[in-house]
Amino acid sequence: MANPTLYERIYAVVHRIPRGRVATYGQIALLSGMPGHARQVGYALHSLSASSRVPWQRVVNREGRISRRADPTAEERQRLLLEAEGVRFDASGRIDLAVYQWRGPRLRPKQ
DNA sequence: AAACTGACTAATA
DNA sequence: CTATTAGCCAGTT
Repeated sequence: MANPTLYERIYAVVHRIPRGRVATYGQIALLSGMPGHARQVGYALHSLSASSRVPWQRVVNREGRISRRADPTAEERQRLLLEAEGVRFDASGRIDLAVYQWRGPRLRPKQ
């Protein structure tokens, strides 16, 4: 990575998501001081090593769904990790963000 | 240098 | 509900 500090800011925010809660990519971007750069959050998480202790599984997209990626098995792994933390998915594989989204400092007011 | 890619999101149609 | 478009910008070719 050409800019480690950028990723470290993202990782630091992700690390603050409590167990059993989730956050969105856009939310992480905002809290990392780079509003509107949700894609970069996904990119940063993608570059994590398997041995990393960053709770990457707690980041989902705005719909409360697990985002698609190259390796489809990772999607299932993420869901299992979240369910093990107590996060429930509905029949369509969606998380109720009104219940499980992490209310971090200065989250933009919903609705 | 230039084109391409992507673990995103919001706005339309 | 699905599909398309545009905005986004660090990495990779």
